Amino acid sequence: MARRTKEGAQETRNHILDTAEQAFHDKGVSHTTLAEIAKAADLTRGAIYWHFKNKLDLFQAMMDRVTLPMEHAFASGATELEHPLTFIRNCSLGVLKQVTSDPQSQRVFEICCHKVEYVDEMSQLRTRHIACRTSFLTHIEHGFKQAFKQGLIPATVNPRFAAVGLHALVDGLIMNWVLDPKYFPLSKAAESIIDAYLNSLALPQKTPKSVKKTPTKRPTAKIKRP
Amino acid sequence: MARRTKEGAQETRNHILDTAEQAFHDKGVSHTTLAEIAKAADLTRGAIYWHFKNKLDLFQAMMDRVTLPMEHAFASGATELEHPLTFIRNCSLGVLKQVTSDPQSQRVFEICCHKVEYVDEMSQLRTRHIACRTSFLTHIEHGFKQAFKQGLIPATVNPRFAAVGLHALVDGLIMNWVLDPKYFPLSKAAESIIDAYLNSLALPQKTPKSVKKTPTKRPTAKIKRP
DNA sequence: TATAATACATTCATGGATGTATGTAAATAG
DNA sequence: CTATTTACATACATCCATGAATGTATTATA
Repeated sequence: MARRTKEGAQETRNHILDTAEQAFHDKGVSHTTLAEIAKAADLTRGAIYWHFKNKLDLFQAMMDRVTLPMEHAFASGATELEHPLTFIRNCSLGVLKQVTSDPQSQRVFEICCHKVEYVDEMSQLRTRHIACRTSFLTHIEHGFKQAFKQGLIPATVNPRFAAVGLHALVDGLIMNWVLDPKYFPLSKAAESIIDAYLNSLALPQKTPKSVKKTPTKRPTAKIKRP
Repeated sequence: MARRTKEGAQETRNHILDTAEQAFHDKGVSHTTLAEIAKAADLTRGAIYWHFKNKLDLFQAMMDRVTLPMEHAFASGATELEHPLTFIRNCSLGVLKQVTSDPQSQRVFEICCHKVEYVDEMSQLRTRHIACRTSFLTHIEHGFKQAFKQGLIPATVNPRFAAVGLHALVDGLIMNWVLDPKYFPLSKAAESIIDAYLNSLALPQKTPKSVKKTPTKRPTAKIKRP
């Protein structure tokens, strides 16, 4: 319609991203056309092609809004080595908390899990997914190694497999929860499940020490009946 | 080309399914056209439309070849109540084993995880996925309840959450492994990871009893360094 | 052996979806 | 105040993809 100023253009861009996010969530990435997005945003395809090279570019920009802050926050906390098990716990619960508390993160994760195909151009996404996973794994594995050095876990624990298992657990929880949030109360169960997993690694033969707790409340390490 | 007999038609049908499976795996479901499948199978679209109503029907038939036997095998073993933790262990490892050992299962799981969008017509697949999960969960939860009755796990273990966690773990392992099988040796690590999880539930304060073992070899319950 | 059903192949009509090229009004720069 | 750039809208050409209609050679049936 009318011309816009620089700030208006940024608004338009964000509006396109919001609309695309919703459309991808509703109809899946490959079944959503740029025309549909444009129409839902009260624009034309011309506007989209002005701001984004093509659909892939638009998709990546939509993802960046959620994953870039996460990846950054994650990498910045990786220097925490004093309490490695606490660090690992915080990483895991942090991701789970973001997905359950932030609707936008929930939408984007659901898109990535169940509404996009990792093929052709989108295989870039696969590469990125793997890179992100490797980063997570490296940090967690390093944390477990530190925990061993500090005598927090026994030598029988393979830090690599422990990290792989923890990642699979977190990933699986997220994927299944976004598939159907009514399925189980992830925000309630997250602490119990993660702590149960971590406690299974920590010095099993001796007195079961709880993982170092954060300043926030933290009931017990073992799963409790409601 | 030429006309075929009844048995030949079944061969053709299976050949179409094999070809579709490969094509879906290579290019994703929505990016694969029936023409491509037909060409790869040395047929025409006419043949596909003869055997299948449309693409969704073809896709479901492709899935059925893998999931129906699995669902059936799973349901048939659900009567095992004598050793509930062994039953749970066998269920989990059984699925993992099938995915790692059977290439067709691996392909189909990879398609379901990363190469199809659960939207529109395919949302039937979502419903089915949820139903399958519910079935798994119900059996596992029931197993944990039995385990409690037999004094195998303490009352502090919430059987529902324990089942949810186990399912997430198995699901996460499969999903991450099919995403990149070179990522970690799932067939080697599966026992360690599953046993570690199950041991974290079993009578933690007392002597850590191992889960009942199957007749097959079974090293220790705790994760070991290689 | 005649007929009907089977198992495909071929053709056609239709409707998007994409990318690009071009048009245009407002904003900014000099 | 003019010129250029920005931020879009509009129009066009091309290319599939689908589904259905039709054609045809075999095969089973009676």
